[in-house]
Amino acid sequence: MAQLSVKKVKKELTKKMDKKTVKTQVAARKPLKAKQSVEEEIMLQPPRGMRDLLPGDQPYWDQIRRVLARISLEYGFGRIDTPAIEYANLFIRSIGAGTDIVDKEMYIFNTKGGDKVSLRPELTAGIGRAYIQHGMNVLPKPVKLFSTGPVYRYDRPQEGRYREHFQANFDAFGEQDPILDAQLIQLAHRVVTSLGIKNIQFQVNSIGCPKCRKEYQNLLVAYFESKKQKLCQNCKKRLETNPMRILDCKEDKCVQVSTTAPQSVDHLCMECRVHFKSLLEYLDELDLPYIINPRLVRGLSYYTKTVFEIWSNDEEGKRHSFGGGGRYDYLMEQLGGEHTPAIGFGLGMDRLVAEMKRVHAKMYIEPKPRVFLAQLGDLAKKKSLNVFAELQKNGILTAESFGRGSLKSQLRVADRLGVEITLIIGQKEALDKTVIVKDMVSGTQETVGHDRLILAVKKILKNNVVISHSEE
RNA sequence: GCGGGUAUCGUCUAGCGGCUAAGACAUCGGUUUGUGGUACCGAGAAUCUGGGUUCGAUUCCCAGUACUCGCCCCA
Repeated sequence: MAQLSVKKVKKELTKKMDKKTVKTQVAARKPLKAKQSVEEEIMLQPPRGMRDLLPGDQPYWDQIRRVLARISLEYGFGRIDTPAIEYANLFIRSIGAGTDIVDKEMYIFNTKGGDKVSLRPELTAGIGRAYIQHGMNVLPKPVKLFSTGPVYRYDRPQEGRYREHFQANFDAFGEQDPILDAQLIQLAHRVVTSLGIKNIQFQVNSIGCPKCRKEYQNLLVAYFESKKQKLCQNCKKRLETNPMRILDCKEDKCVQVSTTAPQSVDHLCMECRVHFKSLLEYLDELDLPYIINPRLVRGLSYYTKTVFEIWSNDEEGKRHSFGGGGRYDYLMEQLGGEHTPAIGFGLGMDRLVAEMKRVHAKMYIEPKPRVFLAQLGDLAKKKSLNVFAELQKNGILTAESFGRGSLKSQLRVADRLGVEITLIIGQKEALDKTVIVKDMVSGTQETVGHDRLILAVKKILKNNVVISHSEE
């Protein structure tokens, strides 16, 4: 929790020394204390916004991975992993200068070799780069790629927000048909509902293609220009840099102004209009819960036509965002590839975990050891490692506490772990090549030879399973 | 980047301007020699850092830092 203070270090050190040396050592350390700089201290916590995923949380993550693996298979997505570090330009050019992600949230640094690189703030750019680099355009379309991994954004941590977080990303390249847009939204829905998350809602919008968007943006700028006085400071700047994001502003006065602003859906070109209309028809057909949000813009500038986000509403009416995405029909050529219409979305795995916890989602439970191996004496200790390995080979998960000496304390641990069987090897058993098999439920035990051990253990475990089933 | 709240053993909490900072859970050890659950005994373990007020600060004040919540933004 708190950083390791000098005082604590000293205390820690003196504790381990014998009494005589304490005084001199402490005296010797004193001058060091003043000179010790912050850099030399070991912080007992990771940098801000980083955190550990402890064993207790792993079942949630495993569950998500399992669901993702299954659904990506079902929908024909092949897994791809790209580096966490790419050339900074890849992101600057794709996500776009003027976006918050690029302007203030990217981890950018120079390598010793002088390359300007960046920790990835999202997955799509790297995947697009790999698509081009490896000539995936020769594959039958659409090329569907799935990826998960950490992404990094240097912003201020708060609930559900970390500087290192994990995203799952689905991208489909080379198909412009809106049915793919619908399929991806369906896929996202499948993932989220499979995790036991309820009250899901999609927000969808179309922000047009570069052609119609340009006309629309002119209209929008003209409109906001006329109401400039009523906008917040930020939005006044956005008017120059990224006018569409004014629609996204949460400031009351800006919301006021933008309710009557021209909406992108009303100014789409024929092609974009048809695309959006078809998408909505597909969504209706799929009976997916969505609403059209004409103010949905998204923070990455490579999007065209369809954009969407996934929300869930909790009992208090608070909305939780799990992810979003959209179409990016011009990104591939922007990155130097051939024209390739594409669509993708990302899910925040951390937020899925949080939501699963919140709704107490059922999940796969890790198998726990049902057998404990106890040993007594030096000879038995030596033998026990082999017995342990033998049990693993036969698929029997076994716990142990080899470091402990007394049988009593080992049995206590066995009990705490809730195992059904404890195997005991003592001096006598080690010599006889036998093991005591103790049934922890009934308390009865028998001595069996090594050759019969696996059988004896399996028999008891099998019987117990039957019992627990009949109890249900 | 801006605002609010918080900071005591590993965890959760108590406490008071004053003697040795209390408890619970957890951990480790023990309650005689090779047998668990309960019980009993014991051990280790904390006042975020730096200033100030004061005879004296864990307590009050200020700053820093961290955490946290909200804004911005996003997943």
